[in-house]
Amino acid sequence: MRREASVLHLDLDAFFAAVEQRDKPSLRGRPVVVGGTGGRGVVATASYEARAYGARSAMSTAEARRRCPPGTAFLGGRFGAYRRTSDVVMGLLREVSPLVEPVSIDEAYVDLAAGAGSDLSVDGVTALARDLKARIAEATGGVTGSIGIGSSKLMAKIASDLDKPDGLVVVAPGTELDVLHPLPVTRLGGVGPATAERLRQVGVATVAHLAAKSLPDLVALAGRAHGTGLYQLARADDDRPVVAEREAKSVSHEETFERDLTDLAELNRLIDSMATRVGARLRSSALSGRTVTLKLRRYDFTTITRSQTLPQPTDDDRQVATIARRLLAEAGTGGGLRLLGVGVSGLSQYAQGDLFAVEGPAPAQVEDAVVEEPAAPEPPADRRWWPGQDVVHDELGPGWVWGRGLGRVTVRFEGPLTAPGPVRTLAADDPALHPGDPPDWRPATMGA
DNA sequence: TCTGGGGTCCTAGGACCC
DNA sequence: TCTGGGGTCCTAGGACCC
Repeated sequence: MRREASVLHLDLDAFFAAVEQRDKPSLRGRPVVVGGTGGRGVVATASYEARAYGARSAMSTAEARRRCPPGTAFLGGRFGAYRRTSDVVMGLLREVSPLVEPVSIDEAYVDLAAGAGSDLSVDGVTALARDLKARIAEATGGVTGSIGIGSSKLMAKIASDLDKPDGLVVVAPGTELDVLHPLPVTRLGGVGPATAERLRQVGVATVAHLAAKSLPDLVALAGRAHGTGLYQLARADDDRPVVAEREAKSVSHEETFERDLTDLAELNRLIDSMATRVGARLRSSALSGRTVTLKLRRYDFTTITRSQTLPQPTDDDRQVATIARRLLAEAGTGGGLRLLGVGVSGLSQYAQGDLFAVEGPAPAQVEDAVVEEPAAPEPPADRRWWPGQDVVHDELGPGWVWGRGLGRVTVRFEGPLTAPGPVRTLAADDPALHPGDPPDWRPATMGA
């Protein structure tokens, strides 16, 4: 804990849904749910309008559909658009201080003490945060964020959660326990359903209750590391530094299928395509890893992992796929699989090419590495389109997909800088309709 | 039509080593 | 014929986060 409130936490409000409402004027003020839109999808983000009907993150999309009224937009994610908007926000944070720790695409810590000449008084950081919020909303086309500032990461994060959305809370140094102790323990990071239930059984519901427990009691309850962490957090004892760069520890790709799969040949093809994606990501980051992990989830949701560690790190698609295929053959597909995943961990920053340069090329591997994935068979026309997707029509201009089916696709022609636009239903194989890029939300005079 | 996808960290047992 | 004691690596699973 620091003597000054110099840790800032920013959390963008209902971020994915906010970007959708910015880019799709007809959805502003209306319930929007972003996430998986298939039968087994879950909600990633619900707009505040959708939350009013009970839609929540991590809820199955089917449940959200039951709760929300007709006309609610259920959209798949446009991660390119979210990434571009996030990059703009992270850039603004780095203007405040060079020490910025992105936690996720919509969340970051900023160490204000690392910024040059910052006034770290409560009034000073409050003014800084007000200005920052205004600049974020202006630069993102109206996406808002909630800011918390305190004497540690713990207090900053707690504070940003106290007044959502579009909030600003500064916890004055010395008042940490006044803020913390009345809160439910579930507001502490690291207290999920399992820990909360165990704490409840010993009469702990609030942080004040937690602070009354002894260290040995908490270690017995939650294990050494977690128990010690809880003991300290309950006292606002938190010295975790803001860390700008964190090295990746693993790279993985997994997929839940629309229906359970049993056919080994089909599953092996899926392993190959996942290994290709993982290998490409490893190579693009100049990483290799020694441990290949296969994850599978059976029809009954039981989940297992099987792994093998190699003597040398790899970033090779074929090698990853071969190991994962063998792990699957050993684990078996009995009863059907609803999910498969392929991952590589034990990473080192070590370019495979360097190894070849020293030891001479391994021809088979070099050839495999440049083999292109065979082109996927063209999907049926209406499967090309998904809800929320950016499209452009040769005559009607840019728009986005509302829905599809029965050989037709419904498109609303509008963009972030237009008024709500008209809806047209087109043939799904209309040759004038094409996938589009995320629209620019900035007026042309400001440039991109 | 229950339950995504990307991760991180921790624990625990067995193998192995000195 | 009675049982060491660390330390590290590997594997598997679980809790948790956004």
